[in-house]
Parts: sequence; structure tokens; C-alpha cells
Amino acid sequence: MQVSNAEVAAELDKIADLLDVEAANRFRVRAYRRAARLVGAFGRSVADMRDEELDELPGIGPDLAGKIVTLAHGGHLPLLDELEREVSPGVTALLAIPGLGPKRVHQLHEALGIDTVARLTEAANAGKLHDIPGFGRGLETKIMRALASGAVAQPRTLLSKAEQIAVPLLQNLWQAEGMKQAEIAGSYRRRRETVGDIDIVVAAASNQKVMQRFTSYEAVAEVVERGPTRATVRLRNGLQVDLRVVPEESYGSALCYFTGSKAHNIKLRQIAVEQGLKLNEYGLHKGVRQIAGRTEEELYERLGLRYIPPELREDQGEINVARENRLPQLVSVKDIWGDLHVHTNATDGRASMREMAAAARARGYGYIAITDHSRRLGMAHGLDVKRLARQMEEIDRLNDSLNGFTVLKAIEVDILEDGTLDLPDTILSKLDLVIGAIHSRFDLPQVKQTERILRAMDKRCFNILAHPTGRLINQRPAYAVDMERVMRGALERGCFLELNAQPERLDLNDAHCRLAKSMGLKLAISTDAHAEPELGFMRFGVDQARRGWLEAADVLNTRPVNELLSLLRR
DNA sequence: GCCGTTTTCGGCCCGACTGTTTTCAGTCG
Repeated sequence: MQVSNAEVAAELDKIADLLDVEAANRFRVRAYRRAARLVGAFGRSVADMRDEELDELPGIGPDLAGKIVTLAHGGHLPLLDELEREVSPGVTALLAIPGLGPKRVHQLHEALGIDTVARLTEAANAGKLHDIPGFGRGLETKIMRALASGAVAQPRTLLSKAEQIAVPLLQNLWQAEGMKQAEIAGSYRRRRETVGDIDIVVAAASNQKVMQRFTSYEAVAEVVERGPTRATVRLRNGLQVDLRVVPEESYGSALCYFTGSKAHNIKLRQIAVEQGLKLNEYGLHKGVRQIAGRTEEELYERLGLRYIPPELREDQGEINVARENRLPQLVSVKDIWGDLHVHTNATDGRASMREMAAAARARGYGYIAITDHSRRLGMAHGLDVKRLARQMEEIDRLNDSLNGFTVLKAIEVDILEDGTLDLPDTILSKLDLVIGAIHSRFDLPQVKQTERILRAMDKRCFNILAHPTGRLINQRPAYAVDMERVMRGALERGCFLELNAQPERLDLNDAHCRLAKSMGLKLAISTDAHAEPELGFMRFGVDQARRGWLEAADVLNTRPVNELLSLLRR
């Protein structure tokens, strides 16, 4: 039995939570959390790794390596059983409630035997909490408010959605008097696929004016916290926004600090300590004297590092690479020459191919591939042989009328359950590009799903595997597939994988991108656009690719059409 | 629980805000 990295990470996190509530050594707790984070973000499946390989990873020692191996093969940990005997497992859910951390959860359990959210609600409503030492009426109401507002376990917000909320908010903030600098920091700036909250950093002449403007913003439902330099609000849609105002000479260090990740920051501060310096959000200090911090660039430089782009700041090896001046030259939207996954109103798109081509051209592209659905997707009015043939003729005519821009004949063909393709080779082999996709039977076991894909790739006309895991963020998990085998299979056969840039897909994820890069497999970044504005999703795909350390050379569609076509030839 | 060109034991990042306090612990990022 193989257990996914995400599940192993969840178990490790559970141990950390339980240890936390047990008041275990906090560094021991941290070791489990670090391990959970590492495993969760790891491209390879830990189930395929040996004990000694895991031991090599930073923060993983012999003990954790053994536990990870056990978990990855469906084994039981005596430690976890023991912890769950001592602390009822439901208490970990209490940690998600704002205002409750390990100490207070422990107290709730000791004093009143509270071990579920339901019991906590009951006790709070009965007014039993404020008698517990260290608790008071204030905390009791705070907890009751949190419980009532459903603040518990809210799913993370899609980056694209966060952008729609944060950008106008920031624009509004700029109207405050005395604004000097401002940026959205946090996981938003690191371009993670989802954000938990929004962090904004500001340098301004008057803290007071900024705070005032921020807390009175029209979308604010509640001011959770408000001090002289920091404020937290909850918006009506439930999203939390933190604002931090600092002096101009601290702006760079504050921006860096609030961009994170937390793990990256800890490493930076360790480096500072090693050099006899101190790093905080106000700057880099030698004794009481500030020696850097006005800009991020200056900060990294003074620490002996090259500037690290926010997308890489995850403590995934970027610091050593920056020290050795080996940072990747990350791909950017400017490098993209065309879009290889585009739908039209021939199937479920909303614009004609002419309109999509014009929109792509207006973005400065040299080509797009028209990839409508195949017949199997009845819902989308998928193309059969006859309609596809007609579309190909139409593309020829369109190309005749275009100068310096190419519309590629292509398709997003369904990979059927047995790994055959939804249209015959005779027509597929006449196309410039064939994208294969799974739209059915997401429930196949891993071995079957993997073989289904490899079998489809066996066809010499097959070029790119679309949205390779099928996940929809917050909606549908990835289907079970051995990604390493799929990538190796693609490499051996001369085909490629897609990084689908739809904000709710972003499929492949960042770890997969790194895995592909380490194997030398190029990826196509494609929008899967169903309307003209969706061509703009390219930047989300590029952001994800940057998080995966990809450079222009690692991406298929960063080259002119002739080079692209020769790469596609099998 | 991890880690080490000062260490195999004794460290492990730093500050703001809140609430319950008489000087600070807990939580959060």
C-alpha cells in the first residue's frame, strides 16, 4: 500500500498538533512541522524513497526518516496511537480557532474536558470559559465570536480571487495622505496558488492616516485588531487582511519579512546571527546601528546573497543557491511566444477562432493552437472527424489571411478509459499538435490510471498531456497517478506535459515543475482559454512555473513556431 | 527531533498585539 505525500504530511502535522497540546518540547514539535511541510511540498513520492535518502533531507534525521517510511507504506506509528490515547484527537480542531493555541487548548481539556468544537461551543454559551485561570470575559467573547462567524477551517482563497480583492483595496489605501510605498506581501507575493489571508506592507508619513483609511474601507466587516503599526480586519467575504506600517528606512526588511515564507525568514535570520547581526522587520542591525533594510535588494546583498525572487522563498534550497550565485533565471510572461491550449465556440468556448487569434496576437504572441474538445465530451459539443476536418480547412483559410502569426491545427482529445484516443490516428496525425486529456474515470486506481496515460502516449501523434492530475483547487482532488512514471514515459517517447494556467487548476503544481526540470522534461504553459480574456491567465501559469524554478529553456512555448514544431516532432 | 570548519550536548528567530495582568504569557505572523 502506498500513501500520498499529502497524507503523510497530514499525519506528521497531526502528531505536531497533539505534541503541542501535550506541552512537548517545542523544538520537537517544530521538527515534525518542518518535516510535514517538506514532505507535503516534495515532488517525488516519499513512498518510493528509502530510509537513507530521506535522512539526507534537511531537517529529517534517522527518527523522522523511519516514521515517514512507515507512514508512506500505510503503517501505524506507536507514537501516534499513544498520543491519541492521551489527548483526544478532536482537540487538534480547536487549534484552528483564532485565539486558541496549544497552551489554552491544553487548559480547556484539563479544566473542563473539552475535546471537540461542539463541546467548546456548549461551554462558551454556558459562560463556563471565563473562570478558567488565564481566560477572562474578553477571551470568552472572542472565542464565541470566532465560533459564530464560522472562522474555523475556512478554505484558502484562490490567488486569482485574492487578486480581485486585494488590488482595489491597495488602490484605495494609496489615497491615504502621506503614502510612500505599499505592496501586497505574503503568499500572494510569493504567488502561491492559494492564500490564507492578505498581507499589506506600507511605508508612510503618518501611520494614523493609513490605519484610519484601512479600517474604514467599505468592504471591512470587522476590525479584529488595531495597534499603532499593525491592524487586522475581516472583510465581508470572510477574508482576513493584515496591514503593517513601517518607516521608509525599514520598508525593504518589512516587505521581506511579511513576504515570507516563515521558513525562509528563519533561515535569513540565522544567517544574520552567524554574521553577528540581527535581522527583524525594521532592518538588519549591527548592535544598535541599522546597516540595511531600506530595500530588499540591499538586505540580501548585505547578507551575502543574490536577490531571491519571492516565488522561490520557500526554504527549498534557494538560500544556498543564492549564496553560490546559481539562482535560476526564472521564466517570465515576456518569454512566452504562444498559447498551446485554446478553445473556441466550435465546442464550449465563447469566441470564434478568428477572435481568439486576434486576441492572442494583440498580446504579442506569434501563434496559438486551437484545441477544441473531441466527440466524447458531448456536453461540450466535442468535434467528430468531419467537424474537425472542416475546422482544419477553416484554419488554413485563416492562416492565409494572417501575416506573421500562425494558428496551429490541434485538438484536446479525450483519453478513453483503456488508453485509446477518442479520434482515429488518420485524422490526428494530420494535426500540428495533439493534446490528450482525461475527463472521465477519475476513480481508477493509480496503476491503471498511470498505464492509461502511458498507453495514450504510445501513439506517435500524441504531444502534450493536458492538466496532468485533473485536480480542481478546493473542489476536486487529483486522480491517483504516478507522476514520476508519467514524466519518464513522456521523456522516453518525446512528448510533453502541460502546466495548465487556469487559476483553479494550476496543474501541474510547483513541486511537479521541479520534478520535471530535474528530469530534463520540458513543460508547456497553456491557458486552456475558453474566452479572450482568459488568455490572460498565462501569468498565473508562469507564476506557478517560477515557483517550480523553471527557466525559459524549460518551457516549450518560449520559442518561435518553427522551433516549437521541430521539438514536437517525434 | 535535528544539528555541528568553534559544539555529539545544548542550542534551536523575532516582534506586535491582546488580555489578564501588577510585569507578562499566549498567540500570531
